Amino acid sequence: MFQKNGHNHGRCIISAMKIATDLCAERGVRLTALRSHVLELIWQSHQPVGAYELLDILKSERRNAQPPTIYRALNFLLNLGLIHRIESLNAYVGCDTPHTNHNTQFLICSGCGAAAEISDVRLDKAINALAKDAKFSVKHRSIEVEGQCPNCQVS
Amino acid sequence: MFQKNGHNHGRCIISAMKIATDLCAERGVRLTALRSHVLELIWQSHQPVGAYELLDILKSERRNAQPPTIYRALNFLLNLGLIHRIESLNAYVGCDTPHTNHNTQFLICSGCGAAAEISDVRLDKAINALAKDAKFSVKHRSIEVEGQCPNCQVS
DNA sequence: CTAGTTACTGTTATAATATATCAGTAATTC
DNA sequence: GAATTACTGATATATTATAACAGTAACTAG
Ligand SMILES: [Zn+2]
Ligand SMILES: [Zn+2]
Ligand SMILES: [Zn+2]
Ligand SMILES: [Zn+2]
Repeated sequence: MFQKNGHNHGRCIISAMKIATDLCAERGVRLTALRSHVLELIWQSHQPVGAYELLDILKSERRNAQPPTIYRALNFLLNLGLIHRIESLNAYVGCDTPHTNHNTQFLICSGCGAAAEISDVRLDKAINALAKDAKFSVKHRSIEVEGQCPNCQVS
Repeated sequence: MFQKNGHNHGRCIISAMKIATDLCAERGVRLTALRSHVLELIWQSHQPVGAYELLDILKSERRNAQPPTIYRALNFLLNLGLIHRIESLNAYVGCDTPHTNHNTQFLICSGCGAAAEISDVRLDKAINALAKDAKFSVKHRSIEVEGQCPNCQVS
């Protein structure tokens, strides 16, 4: 869901980083300083962020950052489910439930740019049903709905 | 739906071109030789095709083709609904019902590359329902499901 | 039918997104 | 502590898409 106005985003970030640390420990993979930092950058907002935007920020900190630097970190985070890729935007957004097995759906606001991750069972079932009808075996779903979030709608 | 084995694709193309001609006449827009040809190229298969793939074919015919040549034609066709863009592939595929108002969903086979356009009402309703719950006003949907089509499944 | 206008195409340049490859460094294993 | 594996640095290049301006074709009005 989209965040309310009083939303304490500092908490969001701290919580996400904790979840990431724990998940990596559990999986026995290394959340290096670089990877951790990239994840933090992504979590600066609830708006999907592009790889080169991230790269620009990285470059202002460590001048040797190059595209592979950022794409490696992104791929690591994607594989763990710590972030998701929004195909229609070529952008990346944090996931706050990376430990659970979930099919994701995104509502993306063209007003403020925010993306809300949903996991709606009805939608999920509808996809399973239509796939079954088509005798299609599903591997991956990319469900991205663009429009206006409650905050951005002119009433 | 995915095409059956005996599928007569020549007919597909002819029918699609006829529909396109009619639609353009109806809308009072010009289906120029270039645009028509690009559409025909896209209809060569039921597999989404990339802009630069199309450009390469165009180049072999008229050696002055450049990226804008193809992207202009693609945008024209997209605006009329004669083709759809598959966001997760950066590729384009023909639509055989451009005259109807339809929300599209794609099943994309990672085996053969074919894309089947679906217009499932249950799925559509599920999206409307979850959008309503989120007080989100929908403008555009990108529903792309990747997996294996019936022909490509190892049984 | 011709001048004026609009729409389409040609052409060059560049932006935005992503990957390949090889070399060096840090961490883990035994 | 040497061997191995994983991570990062660095350079080059691939892929997808748009900007900008000039020339040509088609349509419109008188
Ligand atoms: Zn937050
Ligand atoms: Zn918004
Ligand atoms: Zn066909
Ligand atoms: Zn297939």
